[in-house]
Amino acid sequence: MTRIAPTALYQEVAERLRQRIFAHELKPGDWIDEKKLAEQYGISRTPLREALKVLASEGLVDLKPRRGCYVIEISRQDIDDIFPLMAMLEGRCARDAVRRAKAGDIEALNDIHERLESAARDGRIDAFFEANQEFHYRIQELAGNRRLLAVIQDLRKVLKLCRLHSLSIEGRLQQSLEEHRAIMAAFKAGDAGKAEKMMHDHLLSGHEALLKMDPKAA
Amino acid sequence: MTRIAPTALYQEVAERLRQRIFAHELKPGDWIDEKKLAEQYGISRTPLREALKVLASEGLVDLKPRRGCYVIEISRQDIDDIFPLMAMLEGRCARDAVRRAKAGDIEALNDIHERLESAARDGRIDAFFEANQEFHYRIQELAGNRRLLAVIQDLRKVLKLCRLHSLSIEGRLQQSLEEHRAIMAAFKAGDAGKAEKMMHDHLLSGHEALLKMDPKAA
DNA sequence: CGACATAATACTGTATCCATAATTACAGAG
DNA sequence: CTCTGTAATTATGGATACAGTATTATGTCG
Repeated sequence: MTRIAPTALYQEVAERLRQRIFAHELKPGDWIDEKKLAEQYGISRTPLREALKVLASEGLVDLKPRRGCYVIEISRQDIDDIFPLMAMLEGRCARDAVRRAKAGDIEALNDIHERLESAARDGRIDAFFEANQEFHYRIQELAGNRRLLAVIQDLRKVLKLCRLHSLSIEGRLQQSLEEHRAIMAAFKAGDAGKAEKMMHDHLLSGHEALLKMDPKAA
Repeated sequence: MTRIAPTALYQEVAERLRQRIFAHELKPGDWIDEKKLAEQYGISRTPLREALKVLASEGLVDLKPRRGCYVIEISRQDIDDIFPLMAMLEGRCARDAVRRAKAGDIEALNDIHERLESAARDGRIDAFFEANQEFHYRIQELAGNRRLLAVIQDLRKVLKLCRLHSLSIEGRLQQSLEEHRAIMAAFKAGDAGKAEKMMHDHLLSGHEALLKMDPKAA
């Protein structure tokens, strides 16, 4: 395996596994066969096992002693726990971001928002999803709290385990867009309190949309 | 070592290392010598390295590729990032806890608070610290959000790296006690909003006290 | 005397090997 | 025919051996 970056093998393996888990190539509940994966990647089990330890710490897999490694299954309880938490955290980000944002920052944020608008016009869900992710991430960066950002990103990883994202619901994309407009407006107006509330409600709204898709489990 | 629980060796090693780090037997910035530690524990490097991967994910150590493992050094920036975040999170816990608490829960919480009072009267700082931890933890449990609890506990681990806790400041113990009384009162009154604010301010107050000890760095 | 280059040493990272525990299948008995 | 116990197979956990790279020290040249 040719390795350009000075990153350890277990890190690359962890990243590849993350991608496979997010892509649902490895589905929740699936058993992870160490031996098979190791020869698939052409490596030994050692770095693979180290990678699994990392993923377990991230909450993506469940490492049962002497019983193997399984992709985590997200529960309804998890969904109900995480979304309100994310609403609070991302709301806080929005508030802090408004206070710290320079004019150029808001312009850059608006550029991302415009890509969201354009993706919505063309009905390109993937592009919308992409711009959406970037919009949120940029706000988290603007908030300037590295720990807050890290916590949010960790939780987002877990949420990625839900196979379907709520954008596929008819009407949700438009609703999400409206909510983003309100957030963007609050940024332009420099209204931190409003930005916090809009972002907070935006997340809760996403929660509701997700539950509407699959009311009992996730 | 008789092992009843089916816990893997790397987990036990991780726990022992955590304790040594919290006890500042392994100080921030210290290099962790894999070979020496392994023979110290009478184990091979394999489970030790796996333990280090876990600690790295928890943010307790820094794993630099090809350069070894170092105990993390907490920065002033980290302190300033984490405390406001904890204030928000624990504040939220207090709010949710008040809403969900049954009469018996509040009684149990009050018992812990009484131990805090008694420890304060006798000037037993360690007992105070202990009861304080338990008081906060119990509230987090009462809030009933497992993810919220996990996030808080993770951040608290990092905060434990600060050698001195602010209670050793003259007057801080009394102030902390007063704040706890206010929180306890809000619980008894069933005032969720007040509990949230009191808990929030309690954390910020702890932040200030810590900065007063060591204004520039941590 | 100082700086740079080269060599030696030591530690990290990876692979292979061994032991132990768990699961499954098969056989025997009720 | 079913249930239980034992044996065999397989996978996980841990140890050891090996390779590659980084760091440091020493020697030579400027």
